[in-house]
Amino acid sequence: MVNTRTAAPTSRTDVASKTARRVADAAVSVVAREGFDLLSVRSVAREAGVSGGAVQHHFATRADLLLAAFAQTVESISARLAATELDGKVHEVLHRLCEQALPLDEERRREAIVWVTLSAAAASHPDLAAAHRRGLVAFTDLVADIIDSSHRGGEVPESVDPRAAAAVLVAVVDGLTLQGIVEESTDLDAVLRAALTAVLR
Amino acid sequence: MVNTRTAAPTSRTDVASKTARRVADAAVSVVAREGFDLLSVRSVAREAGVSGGAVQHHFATRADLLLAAFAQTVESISARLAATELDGKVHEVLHRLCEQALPLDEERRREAIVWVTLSAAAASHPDLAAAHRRGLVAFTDLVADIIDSSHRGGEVPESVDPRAAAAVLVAVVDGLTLQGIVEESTDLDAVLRAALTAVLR
Amino acid sequence: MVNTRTAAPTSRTDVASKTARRVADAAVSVVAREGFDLLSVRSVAREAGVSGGAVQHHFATRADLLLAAFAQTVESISARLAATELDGKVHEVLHRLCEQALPLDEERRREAIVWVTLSAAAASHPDLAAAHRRGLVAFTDLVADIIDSSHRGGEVPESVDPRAAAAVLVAVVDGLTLQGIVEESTDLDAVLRAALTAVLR
Amino acid sequence: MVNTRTAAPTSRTDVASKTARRVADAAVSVVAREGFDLLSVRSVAREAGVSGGAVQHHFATRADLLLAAFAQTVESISARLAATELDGKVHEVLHRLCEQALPLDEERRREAIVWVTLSAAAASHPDLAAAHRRGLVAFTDLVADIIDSSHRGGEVPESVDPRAAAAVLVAVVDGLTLQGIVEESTDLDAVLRAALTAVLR
DNA sequence: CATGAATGAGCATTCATTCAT
DNA sequence: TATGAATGAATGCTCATTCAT
Repeated sequence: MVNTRTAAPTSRTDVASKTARRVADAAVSVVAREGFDLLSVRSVAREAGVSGGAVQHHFATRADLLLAAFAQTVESISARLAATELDGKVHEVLHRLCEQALPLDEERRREAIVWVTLSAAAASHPDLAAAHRRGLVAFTDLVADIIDSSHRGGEVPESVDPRAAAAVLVAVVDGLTLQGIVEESTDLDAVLRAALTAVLR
Repeated sequence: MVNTRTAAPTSRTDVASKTARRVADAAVSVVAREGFDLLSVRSVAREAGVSGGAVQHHFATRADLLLAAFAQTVESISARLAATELDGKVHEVLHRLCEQALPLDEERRREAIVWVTLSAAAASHPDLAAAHRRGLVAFTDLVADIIDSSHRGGEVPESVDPRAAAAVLVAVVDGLTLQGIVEESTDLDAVLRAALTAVLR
Repeated sequence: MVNTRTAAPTSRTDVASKTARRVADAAVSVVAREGFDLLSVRSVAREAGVSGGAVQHHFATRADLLLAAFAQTVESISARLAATELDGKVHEVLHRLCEQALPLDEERRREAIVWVTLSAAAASHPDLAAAHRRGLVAFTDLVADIIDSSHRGGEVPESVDPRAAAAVLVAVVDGLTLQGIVEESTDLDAVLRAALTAVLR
Repeated sequence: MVNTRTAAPTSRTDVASKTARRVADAAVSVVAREGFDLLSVRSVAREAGVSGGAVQHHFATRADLLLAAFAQTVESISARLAATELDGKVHEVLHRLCEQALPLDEERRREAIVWVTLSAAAASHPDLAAAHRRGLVAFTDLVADIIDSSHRGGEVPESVDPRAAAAVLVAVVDGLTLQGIVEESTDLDAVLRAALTAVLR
């Protein structure tokens, strides 16, 4: 999101070399596919098709690698949220928005797994918490803003507190994300719709 | 819960030897305190105060150890839910119930971390998914039953579908769990109350 | 051979318990099927269908187990040699005899593998050399005796030295054994016949 | 032999780094001196005077290490055979040749032990069989060629089939190798001479 | 005789990291 | 920038062995 919107044709540090980007992508893939504990300098190097030394050239430690994978995932989800069409009825807009974060296709599933993994890891590795918070706040703010705006159109009763409602909705999305990555058959959409109905009333 | 019901008050070998139990407990502690990837046969042995060989005598592989830690956590949370007082107003009962699963004190925080970690790991290790599902289903069923019962008392409008409402509430609890283990300052209780109000209306 | 010939109906130590026998057999099977280095107290226990402790009850150390496997194999081959019909033309008798030691069916193949393995191991574990020597001497003596006897019948020229010829024949059998266990397709019989023809002339 | 012919006098990286060669040599030494089952990544590293990691850098698994030790031994024996002087009387030439493979000094004894060990191991690890076959075929072909050539000089009667005679001789050499590594006192030379006499007649 | 718990040492293997190129 | 060699410290796991039952 940051990059795509701010990028001059070829800004200086931009993507910190194409290789670095490729390596970070590979890290995301490894975490999503094989799990947190199988992420290693070696496995990422293999996935990215570069030498082990090359990975270390860009990310000195395994922790750096993890952080990069997480940051990139958060950024990627945020970008998708920011790109969502905001015109239309609140209910539909919020539905469209929340869907962006749920594991409803392969790409979103990859990101969802990394997101939950990040949360679990952040509990014991506080250095990761900042990336988590950034994503959480961005999402909550966006939802609250939308609800707030809808007050003016009379679409949502004044009795609905934007921040409280946003917090509930974001919790639902996080909960469904957590459930969805484990149980692929869960009907995430149905629960999301029920939550929207309950919250916006 | 399972054990206490199926066994005589104090059966002889009880839960597969005292050491096995102690080791599984230690595994939970290690995951909660140091994270998923620092759980090793050795770290658990150290935590449990037994030899590495003893750990392996009871849990042949690291995967077995993980599964045991997860199963024990799920069982522990379920036991706390099952022990919750169910008399009173629905709103309060459900509040009391959901609180049991949120990271509101050290013990629940430990369990919450393991729960989220389990979910993340289950995404790439399907053998763990069963433990997750067991916990999820038990919780959802309990919540749905409570809402269903409250229909008869007229406490909750008939328009509220027990299973749908339960799904939303459980998602909120899972989401708050995920957020709560990362960000200790989050006001989980407020969001839970808001969700209850919205859902039971 | 020793046991079958010397056995009183039920001598005292005889087979040192049925379990011991079964364990030694299992050891032979493991070496033959999975190789020397996969023989362990555990693998043998698994193969024999008894507990690890039971194996150790009869064979205190892994070395004992190896020795037992080897001794039993040597004894088994010797028994087969001793049971061979010795009437007929020298050429045919010796052919019949040598065949007993070659890996021409599954049982003999098992024994052959153990025999070669024993030889290789004996090179660095002199404790095993005695078992090897016992088998080698028994075989050589038998062959030499047969050739010697045939001198009296004029079947074999006096110029053929029984012990020298026996040594060559036994070497051929050992060499074919070594080749036969690796390369199942080798025509061991043809080479054996060629050797007999050359040596008895 | 292979290397020296295919490379420029002193190519840059030569035989896959000097360390790799040193490690493979060390592996041969360990197998010869301490036996198959005491070959470990660690023991080889100690013998070669490098770190355990260095060994694994060049030979990823223990199996690779074994294969390298075996291949190197086969190559080494083949090189010695190929370097043998082929002029002179058949009997003497073949005697000289066969001697190269028998454990008549320390170096040949080392190689002989590895050769027999290889054969035993190849019975249960078919990946090793190729190395065995390579050595066996090279030796047999060489012997058969020599006998064939001697037909033209009338030195050996036409009735002697080169391939059959070669097979018998090679079997004798293999058998004597097997016996010689166990029983150092065996008079290998006498048996070899007797075999040559019998076969070339 | 036999079992299963427990120990501690050993194994192959993978790892993060450093360094020379 | 990137590679590959090398290190040394983990890791999971198997092992022989001891001991109480």
